Amino acid sequence: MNYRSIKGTKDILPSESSMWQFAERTIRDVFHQFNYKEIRTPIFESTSLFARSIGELTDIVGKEMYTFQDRSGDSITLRPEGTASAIRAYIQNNLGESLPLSKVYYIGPMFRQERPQAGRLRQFHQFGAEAIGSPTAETDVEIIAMTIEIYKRLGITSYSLQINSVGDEECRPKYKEILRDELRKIADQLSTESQKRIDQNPMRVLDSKDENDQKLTASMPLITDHLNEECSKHFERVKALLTAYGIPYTVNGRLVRGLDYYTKTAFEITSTELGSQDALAGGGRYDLLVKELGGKQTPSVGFAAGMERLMMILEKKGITPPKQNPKIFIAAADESSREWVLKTTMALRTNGIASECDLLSRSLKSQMKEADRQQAEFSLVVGTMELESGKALLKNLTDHTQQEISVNDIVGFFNK
RNA sequence: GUGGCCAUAGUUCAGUCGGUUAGAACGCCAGGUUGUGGCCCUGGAGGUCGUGGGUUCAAAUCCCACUGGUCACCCCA
Repeated sequence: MNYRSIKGTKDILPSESSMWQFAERTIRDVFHQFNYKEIRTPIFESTSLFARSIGELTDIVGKEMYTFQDRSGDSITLRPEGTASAIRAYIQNNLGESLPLSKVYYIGPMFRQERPQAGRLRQFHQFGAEAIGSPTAETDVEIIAMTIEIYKRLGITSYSLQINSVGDEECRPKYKEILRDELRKIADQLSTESQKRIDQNPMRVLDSKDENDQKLTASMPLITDHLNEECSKHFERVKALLTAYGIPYTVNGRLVRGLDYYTKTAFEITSTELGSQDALAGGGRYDLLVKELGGKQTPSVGFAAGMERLMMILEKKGITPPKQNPKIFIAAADESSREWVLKTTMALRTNGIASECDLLSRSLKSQMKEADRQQAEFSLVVGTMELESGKALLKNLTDHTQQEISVNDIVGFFNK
């Protein structure tokens, strides 16, 4: 085998694509019902856009981006997530000037150069949405409710929602200092990873998977106890609305998102049906990002979710997409009838009826086998005899019944 | 980036203590008295045993390296 797809990339084969289309269709339906409109941005942007928005110190920017120089020497990066591009487009196209609130969604490939494992690829696919221009808790909850609705709509029940508030530019720095002081007292007992984070991102230490770290930090102060009045009120409102909407959640004061731009609400949806990479979706509020990227102060909320992880669950649950099988397979009983079969198949197709016939000059038996393999609903055998009499037997391949139909009005028969 | 496990037909796998023509199932192709699929029967095609070294009279089998896959860590969707 000479060529293989690049490590961490995968082909979505014809046998799988109908499942993807089924999921994508459902996702788009939900987005449209919540009145979010699609935004399609380029899959590469200036490296600095991502560095600025996601955060220089995050793992994504620090070691996972696909970055290269184009021929003019500009530094280009394949998008590692969708929000930065959406916000860039929002600012560049002055979307905020014509509407107070922009509700957009996206769906497409993202790129991160990590070691592949279950539920993690280097080219993977995300869908997500952004509500740009609203400070209200109602908007946070709309985003969360919409995310949940997508999974419900797809028949997935094995998920749980965790929420937190990560504060704002006023209360978070204060809390971080308090936490840092606490962490420094036990720094020598923490894992090396956590020790490194004390200075740069102390809240990550609380989110550590290391059991010993968890024990050591069990009684540490949580951000939820150090929110200022505005953040606290916002958080209470989010919780009250979730309850009002009947959406179960748990508050996890240790939840931190991997991107720097989040403020106030952060949430994550995890599934027990996945492996170690169990996050189905994550999101939250980012009130400072638009301004950070050169726009006006524009409070916003959004989320992103992984397609591959969703597909893993759909497959595991045995959820099957609608079949894309032909309505009818027309078989030629002899050589002289082949041209008629081709013409008629073509006529059915151009009249909106999915149909198939043999292109390989195969025997009648092989053609029938093919009709079966394609799971065609009907088969029709046509030879000189049928063309002379104008009548042929239409066979229902599911219940094995047959009926005589007029050969010259097949299109009419299926279109009625 | 680090570590564990794995690599034999298209696919899933078997292959004894190293031993001579490397097997099965499914899939694919062709037939089963000359015009009807699914089940069944018969036959057929299809493998540099991941690659390169080494040990040996002899390697799919033992050893080493590399490549790829996979799972986990890290991190995240």
